[in-house]
Amino acid sequence: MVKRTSHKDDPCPVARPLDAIGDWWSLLIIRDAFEGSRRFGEFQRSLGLAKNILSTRLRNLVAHEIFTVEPCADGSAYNEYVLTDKGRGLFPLLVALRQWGEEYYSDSYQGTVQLVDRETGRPVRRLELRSDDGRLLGPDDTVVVGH
Amino acid sequence: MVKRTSHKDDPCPVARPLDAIGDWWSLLIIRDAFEGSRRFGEFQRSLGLAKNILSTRLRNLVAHEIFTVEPCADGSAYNEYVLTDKGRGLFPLLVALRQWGEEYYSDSYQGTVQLVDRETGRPVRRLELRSDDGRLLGPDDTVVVGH
DNA sequence: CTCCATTGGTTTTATATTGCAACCACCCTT
DNA sequence: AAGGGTGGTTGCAATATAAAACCAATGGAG
Repeated sequence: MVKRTSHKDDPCPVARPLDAIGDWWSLLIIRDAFEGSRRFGEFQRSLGLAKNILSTRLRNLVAHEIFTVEPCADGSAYNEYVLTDKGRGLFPLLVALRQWGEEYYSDSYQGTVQLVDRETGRPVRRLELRSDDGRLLGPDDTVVVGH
Repeated sequence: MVKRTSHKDDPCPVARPLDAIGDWWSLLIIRDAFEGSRRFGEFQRSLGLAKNILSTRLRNLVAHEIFTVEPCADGSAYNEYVLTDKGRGLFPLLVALRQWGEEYYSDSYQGTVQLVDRETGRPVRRLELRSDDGRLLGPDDTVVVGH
């Protein structure tokens, strides 16, 4: 859908997924899906984007196996878009984006939107990256090898 | 830089950061920065993108306080782009993207590019989201409140 | 069963962004 | 002062995006 020139053949695993989710709307669509949206109209109303764009994005996401199209669960003959395992695998990414956004872009409505543990209702911790022996790791504690 | 219509005023903390990092190149620039790139030319050579695009992106990233422009450390009168705290805060997001990419887009060069613990040289664990009392949480164990 | 609103799109057209290439200014070396 | 590398900016053509109109198939009300 986008004429990618260079970074499709970038061997780095950071670069290749961008073909699937690297645009403005796709992540928001996926976020909505995590919050329960399934139908075309739900996404459209929630996001307020043009229908042709939504159409294109959904097609792309389905092509990348992030969504599957399935007959609507509640009888009606329409379709619904449901996250695949691969799609649900994006959960940490969404959380990372959300936490970063909470930290740096929450003016005034601070804390009004929050990710909480469903069981206890309490806010979750920050995402943690750990070594295989359990130490917490930051940006300077890691290296990329084989690049 | 982009005529954002709707999702700028989306109160969700997932949506607002997209103005800063929601395009194809910005994340790759930031990735390179985490791996040590600092100068205009380094980014350009590494990514192979047009100079005007890189220029625009860097300006945008600086405007969003993800990079600062500083006089080059090694004497030469040029500038270098260095990550701010806010920029380094994107580390988990990059890791999330990388791990997802490793899992779903690694054909053949499986394992050739890896994020490892600098100290031990061993691959890191997957990112973990935990409740405040330490339980591991998945997509279905959390809710967004106040939305 | 007929009308009408809703859903789920596609097509058309205008506008904004992208990417390439050329250009330019500045510093550094010779 | 000539030449090469660095760090950009400025056209211009191609491409993607957005808004709006259009349309076909459903679903519901009477």
